[in-house]
Amino acid sequence: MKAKRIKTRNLEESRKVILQVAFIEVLSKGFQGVSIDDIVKKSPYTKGAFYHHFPTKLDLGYALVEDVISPMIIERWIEPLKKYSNPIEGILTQLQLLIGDVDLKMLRLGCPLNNLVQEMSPVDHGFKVRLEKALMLWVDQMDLQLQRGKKNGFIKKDIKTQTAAYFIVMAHEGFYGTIKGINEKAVYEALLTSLKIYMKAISS
Amino acid sequence: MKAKRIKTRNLEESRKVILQVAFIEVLSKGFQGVSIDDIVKKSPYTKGAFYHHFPTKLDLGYALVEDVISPMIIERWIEPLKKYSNPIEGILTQLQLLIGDVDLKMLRLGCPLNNLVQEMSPVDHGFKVRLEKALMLWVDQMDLQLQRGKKNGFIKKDIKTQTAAYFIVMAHEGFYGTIKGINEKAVYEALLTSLKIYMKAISS
DNA sequence: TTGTTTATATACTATATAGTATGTTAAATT
DNA sequence: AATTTAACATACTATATAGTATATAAACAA
Repeated sequence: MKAKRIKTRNLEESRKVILQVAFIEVLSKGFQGVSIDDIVKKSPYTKGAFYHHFPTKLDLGYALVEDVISPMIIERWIEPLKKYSNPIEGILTQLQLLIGDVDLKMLRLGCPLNNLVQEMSPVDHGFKVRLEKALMLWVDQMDLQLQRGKKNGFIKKDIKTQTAAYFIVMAHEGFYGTIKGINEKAVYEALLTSLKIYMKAISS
Repeated sequence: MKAKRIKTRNLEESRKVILQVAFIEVLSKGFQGVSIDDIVKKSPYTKGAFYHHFPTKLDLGYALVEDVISPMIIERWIEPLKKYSNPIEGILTQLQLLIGDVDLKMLRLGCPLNNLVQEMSPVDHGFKVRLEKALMLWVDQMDLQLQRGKKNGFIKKDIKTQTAAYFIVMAHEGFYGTIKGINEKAVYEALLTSLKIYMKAISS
């Protein structure tokens, strides 16, 4: 069978490509630190294409939160937990996989969500509402997983799963924030060791 | 006795005033988000005075880290602990005082140090080294306090105080990061409740 | 008192950057 | 096949902003 005809013009495709380029650029330079020209230069398209997709720079930022970062959180930090009857096991495993085993050079860039929260939440309301929604998605989904673990008898009855969910997400963000400032393995070890102590204390 | 002659020109004084104005502006808009003109407009001086003190915008940023933020950390998060024979008590008290009792409107601006780390560490090397130094000052001083607590018998022998110090600072940063995104009391309550669980687990 | 230094002011410049106007051609529609 | 639509390209504009050149006068030294 002949290879599927590759369209030289493809709205969905080019949008994805631009978003992907922008994601990397914003991750490394911050939203305000990156220019449209930067993004265009690193993508196979030109300014015309960019503005065909995104009426303003802010619209690009919003799309990054909604279409790139939010799904990524679910995929990386929530979905994998569903394989474990004890979600706490899953959380510690993902921590090792997504942080412990990752090169410090990568971690130095921080967490895409946390970066944007810090930079843009106080500055632009459109960002604020979308970032809050993304964070709450993370917290809520984490909460659901912990509830499941509680039902399965892995978490003490008197522990509020929502409180624990907030704290776990907070610890993630705290780690990503700190590793950007102190780029050393010791930071990860402190996170893992201490979170294990906390996890053990809430486990039954 | 006559009031001390007030000089209309005073290098130290004007520098302090400019730094204070810049501190607030940067806290609310970010370093890249604030312009020299913004700062000058909100201060009683003009651009000439500004550039007399700070050759470049980066120099202003560096001065903020070294001369404003670092002392503030010591003063707010370390010095108060010295009054307590059990530093863990002190930490929880300061948490209540400096976060729990503070208006959410203020907390929304985040932590001055954390904000700059997130925004500037990956972007500018001069910032990076100064921010790392400030963070390590915090961690090291926290470590010293915990060591004291350990000697006084409040912390388990098998707990590494440095690991705990990293984690406590990380939790602070995580809180400040999260509260910027989710501006709700529940976030603080989760921090306090969960840190208490952790603190209890490392206490003897 | 006079001269020098320096803290502060004013007016200007060069550049980066978000956004626009308009053109071009691949692909869909008829 | 002819026509229309829209995915992209190119060239331009307006503005914000870091930084500079130059002027002025308060404080200080002699």
